[in-house]
Amino acid sequence: MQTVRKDIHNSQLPILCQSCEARHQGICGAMSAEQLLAISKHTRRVRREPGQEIMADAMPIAAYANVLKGVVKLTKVLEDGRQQVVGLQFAPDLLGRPFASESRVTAETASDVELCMIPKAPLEALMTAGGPVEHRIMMQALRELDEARDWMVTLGRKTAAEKVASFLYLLATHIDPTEEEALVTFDLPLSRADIADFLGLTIETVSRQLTKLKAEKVIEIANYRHVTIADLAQLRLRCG
Amino acid sequence: MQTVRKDIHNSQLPILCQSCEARHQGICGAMSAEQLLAISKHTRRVRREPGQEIMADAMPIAAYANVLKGVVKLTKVLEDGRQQVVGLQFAPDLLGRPFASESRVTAETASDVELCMIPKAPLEALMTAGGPVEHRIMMQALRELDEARDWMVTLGRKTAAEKVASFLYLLATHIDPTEEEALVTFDLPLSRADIADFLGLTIETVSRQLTKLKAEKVIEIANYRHVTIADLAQLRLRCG
DNA sequence: CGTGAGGTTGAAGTGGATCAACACCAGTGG
DNA sequence: CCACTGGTGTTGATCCACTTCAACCTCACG
Repeated sequence: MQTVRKDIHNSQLPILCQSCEARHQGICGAMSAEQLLAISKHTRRVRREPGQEIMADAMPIAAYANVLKGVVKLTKVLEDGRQQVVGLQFAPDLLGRPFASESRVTAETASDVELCMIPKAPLEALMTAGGPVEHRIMMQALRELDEARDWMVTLGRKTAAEKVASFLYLLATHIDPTEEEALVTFDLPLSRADIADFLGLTIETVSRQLTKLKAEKVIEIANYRHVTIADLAQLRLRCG
Repeated sequence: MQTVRKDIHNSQLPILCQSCEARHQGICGAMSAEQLLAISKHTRRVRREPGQEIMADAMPIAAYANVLKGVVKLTKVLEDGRQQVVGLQFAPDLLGRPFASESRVTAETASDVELCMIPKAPLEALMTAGGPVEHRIMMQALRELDEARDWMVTLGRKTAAEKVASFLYLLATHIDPTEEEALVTFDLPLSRADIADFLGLTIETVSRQLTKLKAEKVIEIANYRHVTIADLAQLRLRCG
């Protein structure tokens, strides 16, 4: 049902996970030169198209992955198929639940994504060694916890209009990791169905709220996916 | 508006935070004898009545606290007063956001609570020293993240009936930290208003769903607060 | 040019919110 | 002792925000 996987193999070459190291973000920034060199022997750079599964709920995890580019969505499903997106991962987040034998969520690429795959063993060795790597990973877990709790307020207490505004605001502030302030123009990395699953709404409601924001000149939309925030303050205001 | 605080000072005496250490749970279980002795000089055991604020959103944190008994609720509020309970902490959870200068949530006692207060500095020293203490705290953060994501599914995708059932099931499985399996009888640590804020519902809806569960012989309720799960399997089923 | 996936729009239905009345109980004070 | 009060919880009637159902649009692709 989804497009075919294409592992692009321009990936195997960089001895160091360059873009990861270059930015000095994510966990690589916490490693010493020797650690970096050691782990880089195991890492592998891969590219994924939208809609590819990276880790499955309740399946053993073979490897961690550093998000270098793009957006990965974390989802959970109920037995009857109802789905909830429980998190979005942007660069330079680390993907994979540390110290758990199996994942508790499904991770799937939402947009075109670049990953730096790191096998389980070497990274966990670095972690249990303690020091800056474990610390960095803990800081990410704590940040994700904060974000999850923020989102719980959105899910539990906001109206549909506020939810959609909050989602757009979240993207504006998170989609470009190099940018400090909110971006005013970007492509939606999620389909209407994914947005609905993130917000606890239906696709119809999401669509209606988006057209309402467009009609009221808060945003502009081109080609369904390309969004321009015309009035960021107004958007902020509508987040509730 | 709330009953007056009573810091019961049978607290100052125990040189070691006994019940904490005795159980070998929580962070104390990860400390060496020397560490335990060192930190116990700073800890203070306190008791709180329901409805007491322990940490306020956006306020500097002076101390961490280990929950020894009872339930603490973590809440967030929107500007206009809408409130969401974003987490419940049971024994032996550690309260307080590590490495943040200020809290991102409000922590309030839900039931009668016993805490082991630990000042910021000595605990953070133990953490940055690395090793088992930091690891233990990271494991708790990861567990809380898992729980937060589970709850996002409940908030985003479940019906009112399923939400209330899920809440009761959560209590049954978490309220007694010494018990392995689900408890069939317990006191609700939260008022109807708090339950509503936890589930993203109104108190009326919570009340109606509880009476419905009672009418259908899934649970029994005495004195508004005391719940007996008459049919745990049925309750489980109704969690969606 | 047909086919199908993704998105929009409209009309009708409904689950939960809102509004309102009342029950229950612990204080409190005459 | 009873009347009064306020906090908490229940129950009923009504309302509306969001869902559901259904038609249609758009566009990429074989």
